[in-house]
Amino acid sequence: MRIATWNVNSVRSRIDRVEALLRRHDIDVLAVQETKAKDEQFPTMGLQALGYEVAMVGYNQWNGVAILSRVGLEDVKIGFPGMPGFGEPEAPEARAIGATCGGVRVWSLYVPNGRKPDDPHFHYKLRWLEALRASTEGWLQESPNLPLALVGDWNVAPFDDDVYDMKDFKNGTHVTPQERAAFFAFQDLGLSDVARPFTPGPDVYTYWDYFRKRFERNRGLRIDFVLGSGPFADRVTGAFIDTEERSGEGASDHAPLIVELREDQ
DNA sequence: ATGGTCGTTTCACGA
Repeated sequence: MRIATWNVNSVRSRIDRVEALLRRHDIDVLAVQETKAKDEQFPTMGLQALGYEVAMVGYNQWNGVAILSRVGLEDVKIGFPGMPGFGEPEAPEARAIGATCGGVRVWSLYVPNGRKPDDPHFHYKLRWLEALRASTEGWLQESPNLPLALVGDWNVAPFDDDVYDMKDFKNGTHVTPQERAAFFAFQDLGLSDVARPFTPGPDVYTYWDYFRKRFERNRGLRIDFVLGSGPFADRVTGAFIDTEERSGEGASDHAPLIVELREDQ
């Protein structure tokens, strides 16, 4: 079973690349972020023709997440209790959608960017991550044996090696102690970065800014992660970043991350 | 400190 995550940066402008990715890598479940599409705008027809069910949520040009699955799509949830604004109109801000696919609980996450460390959005980001942590703790207690994966664009670079040059982030987000602590709190719950052992650094990234030929110079960030619970991590047999997907005309600024799971025994 | 390039509900803003 192959589970992948990709910040697609507009699913409408890149649906051909999405479908090609699914075919190229034989992906069973794809978590998508930054769809920038309302539900009625989501290009589902070709995906359904390929055998995928689609669960999505989005309402504006910045956010929007989805899960595409050809191994079942059950118990879909939009957002999570405790998330800032949960339950208000448009409040999930289309940043989190969860579903059980082929016996695995998958959450597609688009963690708030934070903008600047002194911006209100930065505090919103920290509150959002803490709310996710608290919800995750509850999910693990309720279903300790259900493989759980929190996947997506975390907008946090946990280690200095995950940033092309720390000097460029002196007053920036993604690398602050608060963000890193919020990220590592998921490790304390027993989740782990299941892809890193198969994609060792340094200079291994999942995102490269469109500016200044950052991809061509491999000046990127590692901010997309698959964090798996114990029962999930135990089944991981491999992982890779499809760096090639970031190249050429019409690429997203993120590369897909693909994880291979052994079948349940 | 600023800029560079994308995508969108575009001559503005978020990433």
